[in-house]
Amino acid sequence: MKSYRKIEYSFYARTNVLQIAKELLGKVLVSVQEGKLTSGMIVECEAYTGEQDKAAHVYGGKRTKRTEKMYGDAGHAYIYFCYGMHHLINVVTHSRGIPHAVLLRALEPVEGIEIMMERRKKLKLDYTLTKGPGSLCQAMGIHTRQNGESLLGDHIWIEDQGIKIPKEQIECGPRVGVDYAGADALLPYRFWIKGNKYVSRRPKSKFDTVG
DNA sequence: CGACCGATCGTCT
DNA sequence: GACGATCGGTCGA
Repeated sequence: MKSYRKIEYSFYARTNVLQIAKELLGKVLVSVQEGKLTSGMIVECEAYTGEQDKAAHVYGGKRTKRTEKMYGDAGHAYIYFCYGMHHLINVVTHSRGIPHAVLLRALEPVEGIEIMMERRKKLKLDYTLTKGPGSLCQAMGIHTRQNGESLLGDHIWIEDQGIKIPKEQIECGPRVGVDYAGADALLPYRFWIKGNKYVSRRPKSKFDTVG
């Protein structure tokens, strides 16, 4: 098996979460749970820009038990339970006390596909295996018990496998499922790889462009 | 293929 | 007691 470079602390500890989100496209999320390794290339993600962001859990300085990990240091996972049945994973960025994060929304499977199919109870491989934030967590065995884990450790990390996504292949648009956020629901903070089959939904607008 | 809707439960008010 | 940063099934075109 080849050895790739694990993304280091300095990548996450930067201040521009929109830039970090764009750069995460093409990187590979790796998860080792109960000795089983699975991995997938990040093809879609969303940036959440802190306490001023009406779509973020921490809007208005809402520092609670649930959001506490978002306030922690960069390079950790913020994992929460949603809609009574799904686990969603965010990458925490910026610095302690500044709750920025990137929600991972879709992966293109790379390693451990049979393990992912088993967890997802799929008999046939199709694009729904790791499409959508809840689906990808289920496929990778990611659970709220890993909330707050370091992304520099041995269970969940992100690798640079040398895949470079050209700027013209990156599209952006409004974030999904945040209609309650008023004007902030329209901000183009969702990024995806153009045409990738694992992206969780078709673009809402043909006017989407990378700024 | 799009619109709709029920499932399901931890967290916060 | 209400409400989700969702998913998968169903229905109709």
